[in-house]
Amino acid sequence: MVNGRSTKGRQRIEMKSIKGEEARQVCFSKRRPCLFKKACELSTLCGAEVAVCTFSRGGRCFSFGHPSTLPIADSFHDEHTLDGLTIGSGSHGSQGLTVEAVMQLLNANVGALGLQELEVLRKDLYMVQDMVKERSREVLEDAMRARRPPPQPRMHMVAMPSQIFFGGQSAGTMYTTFPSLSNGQSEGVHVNSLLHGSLGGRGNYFNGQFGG
Amino acid sequence: MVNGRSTKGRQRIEMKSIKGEEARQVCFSKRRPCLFKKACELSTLCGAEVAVCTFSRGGRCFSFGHPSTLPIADSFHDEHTLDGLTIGSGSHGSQGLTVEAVMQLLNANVGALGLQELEVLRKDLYMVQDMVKERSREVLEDAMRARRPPPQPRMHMVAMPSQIFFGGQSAGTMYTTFPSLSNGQSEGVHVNSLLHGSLGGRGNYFNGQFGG
DNA sequence: AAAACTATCGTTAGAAG
DNA sequence: ACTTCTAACGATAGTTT
Repeated sequence: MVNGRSTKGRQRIEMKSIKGEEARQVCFSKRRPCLFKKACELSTLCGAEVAVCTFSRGGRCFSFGHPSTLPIADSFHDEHTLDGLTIGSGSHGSQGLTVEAVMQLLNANVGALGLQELEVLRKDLYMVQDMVKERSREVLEDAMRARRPPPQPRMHMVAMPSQIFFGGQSAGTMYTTFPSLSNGQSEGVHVNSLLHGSLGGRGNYFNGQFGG
Repeated sequence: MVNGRSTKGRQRIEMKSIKGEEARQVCFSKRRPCLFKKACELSTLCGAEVAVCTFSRGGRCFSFGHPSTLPIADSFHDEHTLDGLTIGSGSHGSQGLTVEAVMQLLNANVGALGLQELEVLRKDLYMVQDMVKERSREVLEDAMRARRPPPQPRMHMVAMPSQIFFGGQSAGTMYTTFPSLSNGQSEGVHVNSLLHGSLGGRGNYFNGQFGG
């Protein structure tokens, strides 16, 4: 009880690192969900893809993503590095990858997985199924419509990657550079909306760039 | 002027996709900076690493990150895929087949499939799923027989990637899988705090971005 | 920090320039 | 959709349970 009032209510705080370890942790616990909520609202209201990744000081990872964090993070990566971009270099199906081959690969590896991995894989498969289903529907609709609406909004903007790290340490806030904006922010064009699932991007382990 | 008041002030809005293209865009323009600000505050106040990536409907990419977006996105990726992790017969760092690779193959090919192929794939996926389920059961039984506690609670958990795109379109909200929480959120342990920049797939531009 | 509680601060829908 | 204004809404620091 503070002179008649039950609490002082919200007070203004300085925007700098909170000193007390405990207080800092409490603040993180309170603010993180709100950040995620904001992100969620943004994606819901505006139909945007939004991904938020946080690592607490203790190293715990929390993330939010709509429609899914990982692809957005990947897109972002591709956007800023374009490391595996091999468009036009005859990678069109030349790998001879058939569905059967993929299934065999999956098949061959399932035996080596642990319980948790299996469960995660199972969930993923559910998702893949949903997407395949959805894609089926799309293809069907397209076929019936017999017409193709042009979904390409803006022109492609090729940007050079400019990743300058200092072993991860940076002097103050470091900001990514695409068409770089003022502070910690950058702006660009979604690669995936242009590539349309051609096997680009990172993770081309069969092109030998990481698998070495 | 609205009966004595100059404006109606802020009104409550429904949390669903804004219909008008223009209004939606305006909302995005207003809310995105606020989201970034919140993210900035969280990192400043709590010393957390925070990355936010957004792709507007038009495919434009906006991001915020402290200390830097890309390494955080990479860490997140590693966290959720561990793409250096070779499953299957212990081929050490060779052309190792990773789960991610498999998923990406699936990914890359789904977009190119026709309707019939999609349907076949879907059925195949059902089969694989059953297989995975069955295998799950086996592993669990084995574990129980051996009186080992099967689940690792807070420890590192290997998660599968789940990036399935159809030209950037996705069906519904998709969530990442780690110690997966209810909605669009996940939680885990920072790989880098455990691995200290050991093998890490991508992103080791300068031999480990955080611990250095 | 777990929940609940407010007084207050910061955000933002809507209108107007 | 740019910038500014305003009132109302939502987030949250600080406290109590």
